[in-house]
Amino acid sequence: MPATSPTIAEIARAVGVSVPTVSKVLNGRPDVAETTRTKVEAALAHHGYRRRRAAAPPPGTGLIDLVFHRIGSPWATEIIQGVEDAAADRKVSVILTQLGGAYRPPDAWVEATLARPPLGVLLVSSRLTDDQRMRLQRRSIPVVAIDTDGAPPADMPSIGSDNWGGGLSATRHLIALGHTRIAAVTGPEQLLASRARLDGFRTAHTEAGLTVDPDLVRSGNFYIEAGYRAGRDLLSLPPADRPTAVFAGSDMQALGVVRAAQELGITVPHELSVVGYDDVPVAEWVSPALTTVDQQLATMGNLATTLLMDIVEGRATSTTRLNLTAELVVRESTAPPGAS
Amino acid sequence: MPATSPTIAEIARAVGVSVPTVSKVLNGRPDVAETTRTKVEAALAHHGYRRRRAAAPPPGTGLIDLVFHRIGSPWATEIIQGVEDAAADRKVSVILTQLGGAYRPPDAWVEATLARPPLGVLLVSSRLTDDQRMRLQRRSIPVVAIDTDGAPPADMPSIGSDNWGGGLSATRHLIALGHTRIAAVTGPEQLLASRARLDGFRTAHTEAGLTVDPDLVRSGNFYIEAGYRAGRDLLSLPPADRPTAVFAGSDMQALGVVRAAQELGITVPHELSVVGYDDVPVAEWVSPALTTVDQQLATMGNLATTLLMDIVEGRATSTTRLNLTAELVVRESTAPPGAS
DNA sequence: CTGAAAGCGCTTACAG
DNA sequence: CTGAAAGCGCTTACAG
Repeated sequence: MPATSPTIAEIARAVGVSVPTVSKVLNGRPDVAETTRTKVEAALAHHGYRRRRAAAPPPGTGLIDLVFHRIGSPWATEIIQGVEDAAADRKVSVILTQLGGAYRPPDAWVEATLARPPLGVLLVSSRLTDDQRMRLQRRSIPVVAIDTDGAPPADMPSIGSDNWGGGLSATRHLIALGHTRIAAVTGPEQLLASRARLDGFRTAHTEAGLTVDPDLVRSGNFYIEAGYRAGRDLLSLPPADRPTAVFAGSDMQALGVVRAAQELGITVPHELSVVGYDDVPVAEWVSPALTTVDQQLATMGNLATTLLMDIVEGRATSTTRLNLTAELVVRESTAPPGAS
Repeated sequence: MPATSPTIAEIARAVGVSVPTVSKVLNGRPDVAETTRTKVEAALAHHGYRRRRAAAPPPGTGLIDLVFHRIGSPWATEIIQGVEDAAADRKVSVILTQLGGAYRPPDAWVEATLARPPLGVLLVSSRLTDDQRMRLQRRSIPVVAIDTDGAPPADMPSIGSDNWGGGLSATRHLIALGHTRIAAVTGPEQLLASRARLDGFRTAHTEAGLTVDPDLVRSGNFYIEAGYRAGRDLLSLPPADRPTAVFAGSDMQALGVVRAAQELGITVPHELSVVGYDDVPVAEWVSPALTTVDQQLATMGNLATTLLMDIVEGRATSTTRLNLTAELVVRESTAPPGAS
């Protein structure tokens, strides 16, 4: 197979027909003799023909780019679901990209995107440089941020989440149950989302006249292992210092904490209450079912896609920045301290 | 904003420059005066310019289509991960499509695909009609099946899974533990994968001199709720008829069964052993950690992508159809019957 | 059914 | 830096 694919002119020459005839076969026009069509198709397949120039894209074949720093978590899956559903409604296709854990796309991503180009970009928990934004803007490619971290650039349309409120209501719930030694396992410290939730956690303590023991605040990434390690750590403290409840940064972290408790013979929720974050589908079905904070991740994906397509299609969009509320969902993993 | 986007000729006329100048700005060429560039960019943005004809695609900006009947399960997420990783290595982007639960793409999907067109298609657990295959073939768009169901068309390259072997080793494990009343909760009955695993389940019984009670074989979809319903059903049988072990069709089903057991006060694994299928990441972390069958889903996605790109790039591919083995992973959800 | 001719939306040298 | 001219890889009427 040659390095460069042939043009229709070369195919036409090889078969002994004219360029328009090859074009007709390529486009499935009916006015070609069956024998001619067969010969042309054979030559197209044999020479490995590929279009070098796309025709005007028919309506309904648009692309949008959905960019994650990392996929694979139920958290990402929820957002993907929301985006796919909205995209299917709008008849656009979704290119899914992950940045291998980085929170900033490399310039090579911008190159590839401009070469594509998509109708628009959905950027999940990631940042662009000013230069990258400018280059997309020049080519009229709008960007909408899906950002549970809560601080995309001021002039970028975005869908976010009320992290502070989520931290507040989760902690209020634990305090209302009677807990006074409550640990927090947060996401990465550099994320504003982690700080916002921790601030809500602190405020809930303050309003109840409680103080937060700094030794009970741990951080890590959002995956199960980090929750497991923090859980082992916290639950290995001397009994008097040990927390009676943990507010985790994700449902996956919460599962890690539950796992650690189980290994140490500490029962949830009787001897330890655990609150997760995200309300991923599995949270409802594990044992005990997780009390958690529903961030409405699928709705975020859905709204972001709708907002992006509204911008692409030039529809009036009054609200281009909004935060969804985070609602506490009480299940079985929380109870009064020392309950039985 | 007009319904159709302008051509560069119209932009040129609007700004009062020539067509080549607009072309240079669009392509980021340096030989344009800054004031001219600024004016042209403003006009491009203002008129909402979009390319109507793509240039020759630069190397390294290819697309592949990844088609699922339904995403959102950890099962799909594992495959997506494998595909994304391999695609990133090959510098191709992935368009993720779900068919809304259908196992055959509509003709509209073929239209959209031909209009794109991608370098190739990865089809997960889905089928094309002969006509659909032909139309893709005509345009030199290869298709590789990722098919845990095990029976793609004979001439389609595919990556599959040894379902029969998976069913056999899961059931042998339960029998070796001493179980004699073992239930099976399978996936949808029409899937060959379900039948292959059930055949392995039966053969394991036969070789041990046991018979399968048809009343202990249930089917449903692969999601948690189906496992939960089957579990409630099976565990509500009179104690003498009740199974002491369940072989589930997916880890999600297994979680549903565990949940049902827990609600009925039946402890796992002491009073009921449960084997899952897939070995999704969460299986290791739930309590009890699931004994399950590892299908190597991420590896399937990875190999399928590599195979597809080998075909696209005309590399010699000796093996175009292969099945990965399914390995039993023993954890905590299985034990001898009546153990304590 | 076929293909010469005209046209489309660009891009590429290259003269000024 | 700019743009007239030529060219690219197609597609679209339309005459035969």
